[in-house]
Parts: sequence; C-alpha cells; structure tokens
Amino acid sequence: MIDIKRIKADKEKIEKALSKRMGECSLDEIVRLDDEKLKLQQALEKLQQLRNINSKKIARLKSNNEDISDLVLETKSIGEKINSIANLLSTIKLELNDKLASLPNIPDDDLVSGGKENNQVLYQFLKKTQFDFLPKDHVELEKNLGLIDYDRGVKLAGQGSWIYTNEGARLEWALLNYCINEHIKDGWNFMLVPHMLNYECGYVAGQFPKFQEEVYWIDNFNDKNGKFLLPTAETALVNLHRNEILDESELPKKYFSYTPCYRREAGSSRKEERGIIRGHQFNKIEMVQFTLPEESDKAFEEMLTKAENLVKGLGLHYQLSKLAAGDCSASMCRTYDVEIWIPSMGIYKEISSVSNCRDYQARRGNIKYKNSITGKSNYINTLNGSGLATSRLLPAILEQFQQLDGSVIVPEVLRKYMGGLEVIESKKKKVLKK
RNA sequence: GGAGCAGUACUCAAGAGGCUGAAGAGGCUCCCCUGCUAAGGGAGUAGAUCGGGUUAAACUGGUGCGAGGGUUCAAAUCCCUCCUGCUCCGCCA
Repeated sequence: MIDIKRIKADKEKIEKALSKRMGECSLDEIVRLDDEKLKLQQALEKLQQLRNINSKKIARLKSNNEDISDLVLETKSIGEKINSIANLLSTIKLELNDKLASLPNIPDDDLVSGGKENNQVLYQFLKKTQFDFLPKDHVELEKNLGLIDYDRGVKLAGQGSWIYTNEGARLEWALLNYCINEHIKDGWNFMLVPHMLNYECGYVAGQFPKFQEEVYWIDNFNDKNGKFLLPTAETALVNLHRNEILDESELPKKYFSYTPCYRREAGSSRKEERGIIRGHQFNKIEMVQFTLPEESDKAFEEMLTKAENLVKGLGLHYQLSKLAAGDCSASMCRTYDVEIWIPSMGIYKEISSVSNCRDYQARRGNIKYKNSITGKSNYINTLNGSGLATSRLLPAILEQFQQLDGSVIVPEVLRKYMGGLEVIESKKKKVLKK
C-alpha cells in the first residue's frame, strides 16, 4: 500500500515511477476519492460533535426533570444525517482502499523500466561447466540414479507432482539442512509456521487480491474464514507482527522458515520447466527481515550476500540479476535474483529472489515500531529473500556436477548431511565411500 | 464438532443505559526520605488512530472496552453475527 499522503504530495512523480512497471498510470481518481473522503469525514465529525453535546444536555435536563422532547427530536434528526453520511463515507473508503491496495509498490529510482527482457546481469560466479562428454539433463539423471519418481508422483497427485526417493530425498534434505544451519550460524530465528493461512496473510503480503486465484484454497476464498496453502513462507513470516507495534530496540528482526510452497501454476508447463523445475509443491527456505526504514538498504545487501554465499558454498555457477521494474513482484521496490545455470537448457533459473518491500507490506499489515526518542510510531520496513529454493538447486547440482559415467559428485558441504556420501551412482554399482 | 463461561489499557481488575473523558491495584517514569540492598512518602501514566491547527508544538474534534453490525437522543453496559481463550463432552495422529 502506497501512502496516500505521498501520492497527493508527489502525484506526477509517482505516476511516472509506477509507469515503469505497469505502463500508463493515472492517480487522479485516487486523489479525487481521498478529497471526497476528507470532506465527508469532516462533515460527519461536526455532526457527531453536535450529537455528543446534545446527548449530554439531555442527560442533564432529564436529571432535573425538565422537558427534553424537542431536543430529543432534534438530536434524532442529527442521527439520521450522521447515518446517511457515514454510509456514503464507508462506500468511498472501501472504493479508495480497493484502488490503493491494487496499486503496486513504487519501484526504486535506479530501476530500469519494462519487463524481464530488461533485467541486467550484475555478476557471475564461476564459469559455465565444460563437459568433454554429452551431458544428460536433470530428468534423465534423476531417473537413472533413482532420485525422483515422476510417474508415481503423477499417480498420487497428478501433473506437476513428484516424489523424492532415497538418495534424492536425502540430497534434498541435505540441502535444506545446509541452508538451515547456515542461517542459524548467522543468528537468524528459525520458525516452522502453519501452511494453511487466512486471507489476511495474503492481503498483507500483497499477493491478494490480485493473485488469490493462484493459490490453493482449502475452503472457498469467498468464505471469510477460508484458508489457503501458502505459496511461499514469506506469506506467513511477513504476518508475524501484523497489528503490532515493535520496540525500536527489538529491530532488526530476522526470521527464516522452511516450508513447501504450494502453487497452482496453471498453464505454465513449458519445455524448459520440465520435471522438478516447476511444480505444484516445491521446497524453499525463506528469509524475512523487519527493519527500521533507514536500515532496509543495508539489510537488503545482507540478505543478498547470504543467498549468494549459500550458492557459492555449493560451488555452483550462477549469475546475479537486477530485475527491471516490471519483473519485480507487485509489493517490491527492488528485486535481485540469484539464477542458477542449468546446462541442459542453456539458461539460468531463479533460485533466490531478494527484495526490499520498504513499508508497502507494513502499511497493509499495520506493522509499526516506536521511535525511542520521539515516542512516535512509524511503519517498519520488510524484506524477503529465498535462501534457497532447494527444489531447483537439486537439478542444478545434478547437471553441473555430473560425470562421464552418469554419476554425480555431491558438493562437499552436503556430505555431512548424507552420511559422508561423496558420489551418487546408479543403484547397480553404488559404493559408499568414506 | 457439541455445551457452558469469558474477552476492558503494559498486567490484574471494577463496571449492569447518561456524574466513565473507564474506579482500584500492580508495573513503569520522575521527585522526596532513608541512604549504595530492602522498605516508606508524593506526583505522573490511554496508548493507538483519523481529522482541524501549527514551520514544529501548544490547542482542538472524531473513533476507541475482542471484531463487525443493530437498538437508543445516548452503549463497555441491551440485541445479533463472528473471532479467540478456558472448562467439560465427542473425535483423534
């Protein structure tokens, strides 16, 4: 949610900034609605004041046994006016709120406009893997090595579902453990959150109302108390302090969580998203940080570094991309993606998306902090970043670290989570090295 | 899932249609006394939010007693719906 005062103070500038991500954009209607809202509110409050005064007067007269009938009649008609204005006001407020809530966040000044095609690669770690043999793609490797059972996944849950089997499950689990332990080492707070959330969570995160059809609803979302399966742990973590006023001394607050992410992904199966690259349920560890406004840029760098270090630790080739305004999700002011090299496809796939949301979600969720000097409260800043999407890391590891004989070298940092396993080999000649 | 009870500020709590602009206690802040602990005395303490006002304050109006509606000139108080907690019953890894 963008601050309406900011919109009114700086309309053209904000319109221009928003047009970087959504094309032509006019805020005239929003400004008009807010003006009208203020006018009605002032009229309403005047009448309310009058009614309060009269009511007191009635109480006094009545205790003296004086006649109150005229005053009651007059006050009653004030009450009727109040009702009609209040109704009008609440309609306008709803309309204004709908319009404001559907605006995306203001992209940072340094972002280029346009969509994905304008993303800039900032950095590459290591080089593309060179093979002196014909490398296999991850689906083939997963099948040969018995790591993923696609057929039975489909049998159990339909298209877009799979089963991690044996060493595949262990590798995935090792990746999760690796990430979790690194975050704990960095002093972040580990949270295991509910996977079924209420509507408010999606709204605060900025995913609703726009994307409310892209999550799985346990109940109908028209039902006020309906719940949905979270599409990312961000949706839960960002809501941790909803409607709270935190003490400045508690900040920053750093949380991470592991959850599967449940997404409909309707109609999005393409060739380069075969297999485990995109599905209806994938594993991800998500970081969320709550900071003072003046510290969110620093926090952004911290989270980006953390995400990158996790990939570096695995020894994988990746690139860092700065997203163009139109490619950032609606709630975010800026987003950098960590993208992993998938040799068989010849492309880089996102495994972490680190974003600064500034006060957009905090406004939606009424998340504030109290300034220790002025005693005043102000909106907090929120940031989020994957650390990391393990379900995409696994295919990258298989493809980048595959050997001529079809085996795959296990990254060193993962071995301790896999009983010392160094190489994943085909079942028939599997050897456990020490 | 069913039944009963409850939800008031940082915490506990009084409150049963107008003198509540929410008593009282604890806590917290400040001051005094004693003196580095403990104890005692005094003062302050609705935070939040939306307006008006101001360079900023001061000042000022509205909202507010779990949430949302309703009744009434007037609601913490009466009525309805919902949410949450506790107790009991049912079900159950």
